[in-house]
Amino acid sequence: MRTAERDDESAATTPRRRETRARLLAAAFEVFAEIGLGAASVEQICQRAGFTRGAFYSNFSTKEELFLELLSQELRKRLEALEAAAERSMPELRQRSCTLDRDDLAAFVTEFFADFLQTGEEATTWYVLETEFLLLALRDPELAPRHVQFSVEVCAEMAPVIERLVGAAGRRFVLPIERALGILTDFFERAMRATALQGPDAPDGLTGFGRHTADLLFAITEPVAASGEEDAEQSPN
Amino acid sequence: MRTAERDDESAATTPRRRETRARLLAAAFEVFAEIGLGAASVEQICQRAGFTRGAFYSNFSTKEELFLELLSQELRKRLEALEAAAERSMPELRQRSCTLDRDDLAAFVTEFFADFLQTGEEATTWYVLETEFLLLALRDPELAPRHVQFSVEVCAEMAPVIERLVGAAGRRFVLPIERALGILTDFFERAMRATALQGPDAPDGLTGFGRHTADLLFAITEPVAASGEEDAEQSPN
DNA sequence: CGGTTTCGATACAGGAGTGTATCCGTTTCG
DNA sequence: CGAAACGGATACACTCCTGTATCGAAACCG
Repeated sequence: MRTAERDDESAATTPRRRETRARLLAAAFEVFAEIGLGAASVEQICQRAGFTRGAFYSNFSTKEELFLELLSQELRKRLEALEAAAERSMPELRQRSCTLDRDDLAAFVTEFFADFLQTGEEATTWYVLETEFLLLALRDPELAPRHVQFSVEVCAEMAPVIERLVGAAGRRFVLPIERALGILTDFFERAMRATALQGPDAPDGLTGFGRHTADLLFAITEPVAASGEEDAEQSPN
Repeated sequence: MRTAERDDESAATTPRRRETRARLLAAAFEVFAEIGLGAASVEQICQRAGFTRGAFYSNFSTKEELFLELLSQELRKRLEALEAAAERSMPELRQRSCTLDRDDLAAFVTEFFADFLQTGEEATTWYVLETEFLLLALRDPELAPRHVQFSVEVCAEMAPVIERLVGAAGRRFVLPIERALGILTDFFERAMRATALQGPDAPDGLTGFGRHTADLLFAITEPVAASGEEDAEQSPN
């Protein structure tokens, strides 16, 4: 009875099984990115992974189940990459915080995200997958709350990281962090979209994002140490 | 030879053919919205429209071709709806422009977009289709420039409308209109997403959009008649 | 070491969709 | 009115995918 074993969540899976799942997930990542969840067949995924469908149905019950698992796995990776990038750039930021003008900040943001994204390839793929998830949730009422929860979690995990970065720059938000994060992620999404559609040198791409974000940050944060230096809060781009 | 007639673009199509195309497009609109471009089969579309595949292949060569035609048709409708809504609300806006504070503007924006969107149902569907198009373009390098061009055109058509609205409110943008429109559409997309995922009363939905947009507009526009009244440009939300 | 699980491969029996070639009722127009 | 073109239906010959039932090798365990 193959189907009964799905219900023990915390079972200690054997190394072989883990490896199989991992390879299936990796293959699915590629196939979904290339042709989409709807167009991808279980067959194709297995083929790419070097398995037959037997392996698939022994590990997942549907394509969608696999997709959701893939999604949360990749999300975790991304969040860890963000935290790592923040960790890496914190010293420099703290050191330069007192002399940081608008242009410096723009350059810094650009550099930070270039670091975070590392291989633009993979970042683009992740963006495609996220969009696919949105689309799935837009259609399936069962999945909609899951997407919302997903976003909330991302926000909750990002908030302290971003706040620490802003803090390291000697500033703090003047509006609720969720709201600020909302705008930031909007900007980021726009940049990802431009990059994915028009290549890495798109006018609205990463460097544009850096400048806009810097403007935004000057507008929605204030210096925390009241040595009133920089406060030309208006006139963004 | 059925396939040869595709190349004369400006041919005067007969009423019957137009009707067939229209029904196929309408059916595709529903099917794509429900299950997605990738998952939809030509068969299903034809079935929904009450035709056989013969009719389809006599009118379109691929599913994607139909999708693109559908898209530009719907886009046109949307832009016209926007202009109509702007026309409708222009008098009231002009009349109240001198006494318009932040809350008034928020209410006005909310009301304006509620009017524009009319049936929330259809607006959501359109949002889904747009997302589908993005996803398609993200994968198909041939289509990517088309998506970009699409956005540029939308921006170009929206710009004068929005500028007239802002003008009617006695204000003008202090940054390039494309940039302002970018942020506005980001906000709008966020609201559409929240509405589509969480229903019309979502916290981040239309009313939230109204407030945020009002804050934004106060920040990125200035009164055009220099009777210096309202200029608490900071502290949004 | 031998018995048991485990887990992926294989075989099977469909189902559904594809694009094309052809057909035939309708419309059009001289 | 009748011939030609139109436009959708039908039939055909595929290809691809699905999910399940069964099998057998490898890993595990006492």
